[in-house]
Parts: sequence; C-alpha cells; structure tokens
Amino acid sequence: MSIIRKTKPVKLILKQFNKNDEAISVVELVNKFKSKMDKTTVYRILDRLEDSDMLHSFIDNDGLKRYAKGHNNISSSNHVNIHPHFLCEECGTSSCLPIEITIPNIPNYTIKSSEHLLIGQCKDCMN
Amino acid sequence: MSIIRKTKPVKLILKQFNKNDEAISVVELVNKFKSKMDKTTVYRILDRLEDSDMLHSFIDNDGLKRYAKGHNNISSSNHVNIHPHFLCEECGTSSCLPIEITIPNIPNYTIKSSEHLLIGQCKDCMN
DNA sequence: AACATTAATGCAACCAAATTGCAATAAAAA
DNA sequence: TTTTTATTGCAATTTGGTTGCATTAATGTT
Repeated sequence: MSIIRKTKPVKLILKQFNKNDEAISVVELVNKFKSKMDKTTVYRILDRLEDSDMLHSFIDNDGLKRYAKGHNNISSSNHVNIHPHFLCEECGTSSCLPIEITIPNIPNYTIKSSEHLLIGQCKDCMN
Repeated sequence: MSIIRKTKPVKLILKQFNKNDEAISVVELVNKFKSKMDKTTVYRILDRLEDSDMLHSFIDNDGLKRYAKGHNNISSSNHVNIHPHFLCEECGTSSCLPIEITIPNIPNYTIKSSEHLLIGQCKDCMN
C-alpha cells in the first residue's frame, strides 16, 4: 500500500465523504464530479482510498458499488465486516448502521467476512 | 404472472438447477448454454422463473446476479428474505444456507427485506 | 389433427458500468 | 531546482444487461 497523494481530485472526493456518513454509489460520484475530474479518476481514487482503509465499500441492491467513510470494523470476536448497510427504498439514501449482526456458527463453513444489506424505509420517509 | 411454457431452453435451465442447490451466476449460465440458446433467452427465462417463485436471486460480492432453486422464504415473523447466501472465496461456489439471520430491531428504520452474503471457505476447500 | 392464439426465441443493436493502455501532468523527494 | 514516480485525462475496450422486432413453437380450441 502506497501513500496517497493529496491531489485536487483526491481532496474533493474526501471532502464529499466528510460532509456526512452516507454511502454513495460510484455512479453518483462520477456524475457529481464530472466537470471536475474524469470518471476513471473517480474509480481509481475510490480504489486507493479503500485499500488504505479510509473508505469501505459494498454492493447495493442494484449491483452498484457504494462507498462510505471508514473501514470495515473488526469486532472483538473473529467476525469481520459485521456492520450492516441500510438502503431506503424510497429516497435511495444509504448508510452504515451502527449495530452488530450476529452470525450463527455454521458447521462445515469458515466465515471470513460478510455483507448485510437491509432494505426498507428511513425515518425521513416514514409517516 | 403467466404460465411458463416448457420449451427446450426452459427445460435445460431447470435441469441445471435441479442437479444441485448451488447458486449460479447469470454469466456462468450464459456461458454454459451459449451453444444451446441465446444470452437474452437465458436472462428472460431466469426472470420468468424468478417471478413464478421457482428460483430466487441475489447479488454477489462482485455485483453479479446469482440464481438458486426455490423462493425466498417468509419467516413466521414479518422478516422476509432472511436466509443468507454463502460464497466460497476459493472455489467460487455459492449456496443457500439453511439458517436464519436475526435482525435486531432498529429504531427509526422499517426493514422490509434484507440480503446476507457470507464469504469464506466451504468444507471442500478447508484442510 | 389442423388451426388459431400468443408466449418464447434469436438476432442485432444498444446502453451503462467498469477497466485498460498510454502519454501528459503534478506531487513529493532529493 | 531537478528528479522521481504517483496520478490524471482521454480514448478505446470490455462486460453485464436490455430492447425491439420478426420468426418460431407451445398450448388451447375445434
């Protein structure tokens, strides 16, 4: 893992993720920054930020990759990546939920990581 | 929902899923049957089989759609789709796990469905 | 069994997400 | 300031998936 240079595009992307804790899809980011940088640049910056643990990613319901602030937590036990992601069916916003999902022990399988996507309505869309 | 005609391509796809309980990606299926049927036919058959509840699908770690036998169970509670899918990092095979994942109650969120992907090693790849 | 109805297929074209190669640029190190 | 090397932009390409449409073939009806 190499050091990430603080170029103008990198700073813009980081600023975006520091605004709030939402999980943003690559497509949204490419679109949002299309006047500021090339789409390949967006892809590559996200890649680098992920493997230096400044961002983490997951695949949403539509098969699109989403990124969010922070790394995938490693819990006290040997279960990794156990924080679930939420996706609001109505407004499309996505976020990391600050809870732990417990994975039962499964004979004959060694679980190294997991992805949990919860789909429903966020509080702003409930009424 | 219309009745599904038992055409040659449909029979081939069904036979494939009846062989075992593996979750197969669309890409694999398109490739496997490329001499027997067009890729659009594969996509459309899978679509139809899914909404007649003979298959169910989920998005795997690489953003690829996978299909497996059976429908998404609805549990006794009001939680749906709660059976997790497993993906072996080594051999790439995937399957449905016959266990239930419990989703804790989350204030401010209404969860309607969820997807759980467990990644690790299957028993054939452990040693 | 023949015919009519309509679902299903194949093919070509298309679209969107993501990746690659490469020359030009700009951080950071010397 | 110069050198080194990561990073960018651009064009081209790959890949997963979709659409429109004419042709084919299940199925229902007589």
